[in-house]
Amino acid sequence: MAKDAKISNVVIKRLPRYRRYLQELQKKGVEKISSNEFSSLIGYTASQIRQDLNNFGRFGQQGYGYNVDELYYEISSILGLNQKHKMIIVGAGNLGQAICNYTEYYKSGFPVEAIFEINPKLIGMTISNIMVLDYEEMVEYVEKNDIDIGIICTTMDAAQEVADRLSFAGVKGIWNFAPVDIEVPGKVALENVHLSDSLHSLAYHMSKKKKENK
Amino acid sequence: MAKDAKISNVVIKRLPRYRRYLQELQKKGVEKISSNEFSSLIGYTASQIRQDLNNFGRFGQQGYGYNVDELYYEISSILGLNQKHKMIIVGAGNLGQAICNYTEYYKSGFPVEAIFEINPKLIGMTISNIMVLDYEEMVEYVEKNDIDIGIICTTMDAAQEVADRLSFAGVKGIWNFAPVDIEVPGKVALENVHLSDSLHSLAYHMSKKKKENK
DNA sequence: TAGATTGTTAATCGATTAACAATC
DNA sequence: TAGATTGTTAATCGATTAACAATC
Repeated sequence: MAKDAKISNVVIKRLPRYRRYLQELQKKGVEKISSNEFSSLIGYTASQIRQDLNNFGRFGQQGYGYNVDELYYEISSILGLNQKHKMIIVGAGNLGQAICNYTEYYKSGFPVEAIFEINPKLIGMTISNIMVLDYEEMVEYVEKNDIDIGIICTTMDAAQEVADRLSFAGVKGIWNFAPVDIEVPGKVALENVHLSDSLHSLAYHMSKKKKENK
Repeated sequence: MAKDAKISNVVIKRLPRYRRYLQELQKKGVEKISSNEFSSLIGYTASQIRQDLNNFGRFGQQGYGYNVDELYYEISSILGLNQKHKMIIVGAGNLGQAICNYTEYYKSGFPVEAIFEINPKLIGMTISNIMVLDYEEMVEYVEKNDIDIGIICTTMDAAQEVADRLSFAGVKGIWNFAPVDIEVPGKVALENVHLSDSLHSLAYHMSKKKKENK
């Protein structure tokens, strides 16, 4: 409630990483960590760590550092991970099936409730205990079951139509795996995972290193 | 060969996006595009587009703009997409299987040659015509078959050991899907896809929008 | 209290945008 | 040639790093 400025997206993108390292520290039973120790672990400067955290509050203590458990809790809370996010997947192809299982694995608060498909051959199947339902029923399902997140695992041609329908149905966020940039209303959060873009930037770095070694 | 300064990674990350939009333009039969027209399409400023491209060469023509075909070719070339990149997947779990099929779909120069597994039950199977081989044979296979890219689809515990072995075997790049930060030698390119981080930043934006609407 | 380490302000660095001369 | 639009330099903006006073 106190601090409420617009926080840069580069900061947000670092938060899950902080959280992952704190989780590791917790596992190891580490109780406290200074920004300097954290720096040599995570690879950001101590200054940046302190700056980042101070966007959200004063979590440390002078002369002591940060309490690992507390900071982990705070970051989880900032990210909104202390509440459940019900998800559905659209598209029961290979990627949709994989995400279904993958997020099962990471089901810490992100349950997959159903998968929607347009292909009649797949409708009625179950994938790791998740029902594959008819795409036509999606809007009704989202409304009735308070679905928070729609995961788009369709072809690029279908992606925008699916996004429109998900937004209309009232999801709060869309996780897009289709290799295309989609448009969503301002009230809907959007996160893209462009796997081919990622692979292509890997290819760039590979060919650059190749040249360097010549 | 002319321009050879160190190019910022934020620029590299935009290149695959430029390429995607140029591909779309090609499909539509568009012949030329000005930085201004491109700007309103892709959402970057015209200035940024020109700056970005001029890191690599002079691809435009004053008074005309950019030739779509030519620019598409140039960017593909910069990314190293005009050569084949042989890949293997490590880990035949759900994610490995999905990536296998997915990159099949995007097989434009990135063929998956084999999948490696430690679980004897899976060894010997085929996944969309790709053999699942014994992880113990991986190093030899990479050397003999000139594999360029190793895709890590293992658990986080195994990821670093796999990365070490891939690097030793001589891959040029590693595409890491395990939810952990791995270390690689300087000569190996590394690209991470941290799906859980992506999901968590989506959760942040969702809870932020929720607060705004209150 | 003295030592350590944060929170925060100030300085630097890098990336984006604006402006315009060069040129097709 | 005149108009359009690039390539590139200069100005601005934002993000990172450095420094240090506040404080546990």
